[in-house]
Amino acid sequence: MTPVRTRIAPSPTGLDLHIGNAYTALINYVVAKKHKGQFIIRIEDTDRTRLIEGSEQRIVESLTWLGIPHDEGPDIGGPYAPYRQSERLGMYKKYAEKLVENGHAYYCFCSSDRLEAMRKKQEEGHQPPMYDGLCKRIPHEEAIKRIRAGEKYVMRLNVPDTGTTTFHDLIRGDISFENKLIDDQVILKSDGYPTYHLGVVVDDHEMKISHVIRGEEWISSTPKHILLYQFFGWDVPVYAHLSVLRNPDKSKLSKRKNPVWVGEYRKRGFLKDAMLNYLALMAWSHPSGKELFSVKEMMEVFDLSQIQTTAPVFDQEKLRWMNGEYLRKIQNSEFRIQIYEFFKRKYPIEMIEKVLPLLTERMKTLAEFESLAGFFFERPKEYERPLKVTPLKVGIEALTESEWNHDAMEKAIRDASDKEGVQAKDVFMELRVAITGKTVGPPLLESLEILGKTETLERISNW
RNA sequence: GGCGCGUUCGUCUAGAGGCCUAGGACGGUUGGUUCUCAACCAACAAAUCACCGGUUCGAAUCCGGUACGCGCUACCA
Repeated sequence: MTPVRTRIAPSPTGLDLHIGNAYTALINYVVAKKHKGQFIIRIEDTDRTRLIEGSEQRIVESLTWLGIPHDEGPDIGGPYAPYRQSERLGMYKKYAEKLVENGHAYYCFCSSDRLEAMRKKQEEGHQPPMYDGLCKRIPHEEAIKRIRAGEKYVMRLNVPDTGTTTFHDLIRGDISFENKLIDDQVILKSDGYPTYHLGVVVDDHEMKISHVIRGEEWISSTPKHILLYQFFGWDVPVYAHLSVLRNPDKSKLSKRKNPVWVGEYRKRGFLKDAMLNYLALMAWSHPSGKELFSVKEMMEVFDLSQIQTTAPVFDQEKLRWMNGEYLRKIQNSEFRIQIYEFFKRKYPIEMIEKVLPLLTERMKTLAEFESLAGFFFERPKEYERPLKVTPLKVGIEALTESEWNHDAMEKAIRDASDKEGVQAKDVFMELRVAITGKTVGPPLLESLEILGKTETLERISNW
């Protein structure tokens, strides 16, 4: 059996790893590792106009943060290096020329103006916008002459105009396209870079990729890739097109409507295990029906053919719930380090340690620590609402007299409330607002134990 | 417009002809617990399985059509 090798092929054209890419990466990784194979990162940086500085590093970094390690890639190399398409240019040109030799590709000298005019005309005539094949009729010798003379050119795929091209998709079954509707796609651009189509096919073959698992937006261009494999005489890999993640309005997940960068979620205090678990639930479910599971558990039972074909909506709300579940699962010792690092060591770790037990079941993200526990570190600058002085006075008096432990304080407050004829819960609430500035937060008495009598009384002494 | 892919509670999904008066999870509502908020427990609401037709003794499940959504239609990926 041929070894299983999968890959993700991101373009460094975004600020970070897109959540959709993270999803694709997860599935690719799981498939590879389930079969003891390799997972590879290949950077498809052939669009020089859209490159973003630092994008590649952040993509790799985010993947590492998520805990999806790669066996080969631009940063660590591997047996099929380089893993950056911009460093493999010679190869594409060589292969494209081979295609020309066999009549499966041709040189094209059309200007973008002509192409534009052509498309406009086609559109007006309700014709599908496709290259009209003008340069296909240029004799080979003449084309060579023009190139030698320094004329700019691209190479186009010579798609047969009869027949159909079919491929099998592991998730969706057989999919066919009529050749006459497939465009003579540019495969090598005038700047010498390949387009995606040539790039993927050549590299996937060269890198011995066994399974091409990518987003469904590629279904329409897959027949071009199949044709390329056929023209080169290469074996076609296994295809599986994953559903794309969507915004709540069902459009393709986009930064306009959702945070889409992995780093963004990290910054908001999401845990990588929760992210991975949630992503795993997109278009797939654990056979046992459980919702909370690790990547390792997923690997044991995962089967590509069980993936749903419907494009799922990425639901922030459920992710938050799941993150809360994971937060409560992690050990306190690790939790406090996470908080410590998350807030860039802004809060002393000893204090975090003391306070954390009161907060674990109240937090859904690491970031929420601040709004929930900020008062431990800083006196309130403002109050969420005006205070009711009567019950507050009762509370202050009770606390002033009380010994500083939970039971004593509780008894003091309840006794004083009874005596003064006010509701104990009102007293608790006014004390809470006066001391923390907020109406919601961790249990009051436990918090006061940590805060200490001196600090507490100082906060309320002005009333 | 053309081509392609899809369509089960608001959302993620279970479901592979009888086990489905369609199950679970998130979210929602109500109640319990409680010093607030959570957490926890209990309960409830929520899908005429997009629609129409066909196959079958029987269809969410198979077939056909329609509608709707999404994707692609670049010297972007």
